[in-house]
Amino acid sequence: MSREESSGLILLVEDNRQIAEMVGESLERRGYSLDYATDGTTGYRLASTNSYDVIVLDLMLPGMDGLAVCRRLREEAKKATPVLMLTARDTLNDKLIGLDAGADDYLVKPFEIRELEARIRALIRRDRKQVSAQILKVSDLVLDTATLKVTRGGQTLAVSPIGLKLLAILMRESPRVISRRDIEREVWGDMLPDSDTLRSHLYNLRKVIDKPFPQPLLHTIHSAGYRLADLDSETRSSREDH
Amino acid sequence: MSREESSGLILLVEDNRQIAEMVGESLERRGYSLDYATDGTTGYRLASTNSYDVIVLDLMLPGMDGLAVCRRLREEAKKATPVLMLTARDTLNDKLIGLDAGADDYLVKPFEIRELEARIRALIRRDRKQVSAQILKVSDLVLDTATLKVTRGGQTLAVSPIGLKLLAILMRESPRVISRRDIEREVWGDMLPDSDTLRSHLYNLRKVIDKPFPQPLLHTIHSAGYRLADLDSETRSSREDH
DNA sequence: TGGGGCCTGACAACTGAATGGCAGGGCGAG
DNA sequence: CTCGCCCTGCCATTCAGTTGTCAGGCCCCA
Repeated sequence: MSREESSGLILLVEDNRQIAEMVGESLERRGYSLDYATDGTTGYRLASTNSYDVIVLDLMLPGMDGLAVCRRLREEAKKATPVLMLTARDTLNDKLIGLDAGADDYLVKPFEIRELEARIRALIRRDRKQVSAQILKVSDLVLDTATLKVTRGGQTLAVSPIGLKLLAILMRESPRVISRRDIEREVWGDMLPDSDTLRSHLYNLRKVIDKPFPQPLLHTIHSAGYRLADLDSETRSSREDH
Repeated sequence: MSREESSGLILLVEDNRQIAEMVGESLERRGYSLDYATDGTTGYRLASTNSYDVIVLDLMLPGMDGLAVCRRLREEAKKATPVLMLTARDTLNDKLIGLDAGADDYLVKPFEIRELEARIRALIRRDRKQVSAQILKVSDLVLDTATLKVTRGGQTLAVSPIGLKLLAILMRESPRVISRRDIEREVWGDMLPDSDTLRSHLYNLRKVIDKPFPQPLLHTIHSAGYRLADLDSETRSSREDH
């Protein structure tokens, strides 16, 4: 089981075995690859020698606490890896210190697993934006994030700003299913619009990228979300396996 | 499964010796392994016979230009290897053509080495994500929790949302028996439905995952619950103990 | 060993929610 | 001032979840 083959590599530093297990299982189920450490020293060693997409770091740890790990990681190892700090409710004040130490986000225990997943995704995404300019391709649909140009089958398409944002999200996650909620949170952040304008934008996006073409790429998964993918080539490849 | 090594194998096709040297040295220092070609024909031969993680391809090349190499690689050799195209600023228009030819990203000369490294890393990561499979397996039944795709014996099955949830639970617990109550609690949380709709869903699930196949996987344990398992392989191995 | 009650399989039909489609108003940028 | 984009509300439609019913099977007890 190689961790190289997955979408995200995460380091989880947590001494509470029960929490570690739960979080780890859940994240692995979501397709992330995990490395584990149960004390600060080990955590730091792993964090400084490997390249993780995100480090989930408990505040209270044997050996070296989360703050120290985080601070040394930034100052000595010069690693900019996104750090998500886990803190108990009664040490809530420390959160500011945590951010000072170079943490990128924090979560108060006890927390919802889904919330953790969401934060992790956000961190990964934010991190990737730094390396910004990328060509995203799904089937014959192409988005150049540098020029914001969208083409399909060589033909340039006019996509509105929000449409562009939606498209980028969908393409980055392709061929995964993304829930409407996740999309909304990524587009509008905290101040989501009251009524679901998302549908409207998806409708308009479809009109541009799918309607003029025989093969639709943007698919609705009822009560689950949306996904951008070329159904044809997918089924074709799975039949080739056989 | 040859993707286990953490270091990447890169093919660099570049006729300008100075650039090739600089890029090559830098990448090798970063831990990548490099193969070199200085003309399109050689580049194509190497690319089509070996398995690289990324191909860095100059647009202007003696023999066969970058576009042609890329296109033939996709169409004739059927290789999906990520291609990063290098182009001079004055041939910038060609980038669209390059993307059409099947390139995955491009970089305008002159470029920063660090930028090139970042793109390469991004491409490798993206490529692995495609192959990524967060997979639950029970016998020949497979569930990909990212794409929500279910297959059995290579054949794709259409499972309803709740059916999917049930299946995930059962597969995760397999081959243990789960009580009806536990399943209900996990699916509906606190507000369980008054009458047992669970039966209905199990029925429908069975119809999809078992009915079309000779070997049923979803078994009822009377007055105990349900379990998902391949009876055949189980009894076989337990008899071997005997 | 026989019977009654409980559990389960198998539908069909109903109901409510999620989604698609669309047009018009508002608002900010040029 | 004008254009373009975003937001909103409305209706039509599709789809999944729930419920009720009935027949058959399993289990336990007499």
